[in-house]
Amino acid sequence: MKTSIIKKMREKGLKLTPQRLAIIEVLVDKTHLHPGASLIYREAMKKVGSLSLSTVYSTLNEFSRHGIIKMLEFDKMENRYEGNIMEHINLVCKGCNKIMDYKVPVSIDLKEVAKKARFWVTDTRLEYHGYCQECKGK
Amino acid sequence: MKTSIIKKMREKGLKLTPQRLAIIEVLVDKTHLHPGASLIYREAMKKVGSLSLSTVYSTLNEFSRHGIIKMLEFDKMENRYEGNIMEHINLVCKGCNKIMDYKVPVSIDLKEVAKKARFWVTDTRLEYHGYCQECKGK
DNA sequence: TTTGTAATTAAGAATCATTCCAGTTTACAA
DNA sequence: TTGTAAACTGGAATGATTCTTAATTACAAA
Repeated sequence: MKTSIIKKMREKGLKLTPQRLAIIEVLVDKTHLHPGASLIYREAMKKVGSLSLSTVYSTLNEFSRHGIIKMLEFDKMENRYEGNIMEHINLVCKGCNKIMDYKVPVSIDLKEVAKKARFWVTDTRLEYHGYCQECKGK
Repeated sequence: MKTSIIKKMREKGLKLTPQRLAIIEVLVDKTHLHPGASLIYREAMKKVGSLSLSTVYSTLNEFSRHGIIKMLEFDKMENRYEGNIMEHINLVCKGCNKIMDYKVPVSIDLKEVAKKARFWVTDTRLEYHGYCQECKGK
């Protein structure tokens, strides 16, 4: 997954810096956590001595702009990032903010949407919000 | 729709104030725009002389907490609100921020999700982001 | 109708994730 | 080795939303 991200970067003409390498490694290691910018910053900082939070943000923006990673946007909660670009539903726990992937491919044809609604889909956001096992019992 | 919102308020024991009435009316009149807090504030202000932005926020929070309206949360963009609680997909245009409803009921059984993933769904967020007809041609 | 009180409103200060800015450094192609 | 566009930095700025505290009010019960 790390190699494939780097490969995609090269394809897009993005430069590989120590900072970006560290960010990618955190993104891969902690992918199941769907980490936010601050966690990525903290962890990547341990790997490279020099890193600024602005860099983390601009890098994550750059990557998601190129479709290399996916940005999960929230309002009350820090944005989160994931390397898994396959379409799936994110289960977002309101109790602990944990995010889990739920692999039920939603089969709505994007071309059908484009045709019927005259809308060109670039990006899907499928989330179920609620409570996980642990948080269910308050 | 206005009456049904007020009815739901009464059921939940929420009080009907002039400010809330104005907010509800804007929510109903401009529902197709999926208005944000600032628009709701501006429009409702025209109806009642006295209204503060804090009130708009707390009212919208209260209503959505009780499931009377639905809050659409974004990151880069102001949150938006809708009276339509039927499950549907929101088509969000990246060009002009217009939001349209796409009435394709997604048939994923919430009970199935709860059982398989052990996750209790309270709230669904189904969005397709992209470009509408007008914004397609830049 | 009057009253009590819990709910609501108000205004501004505070928050905080994210973006912007302007200057410096660096990756990498030639 | 060098030139240059891209990337990095840290601090300031942004802006939607929440918080705080005090004043006001809807409405149920007397």
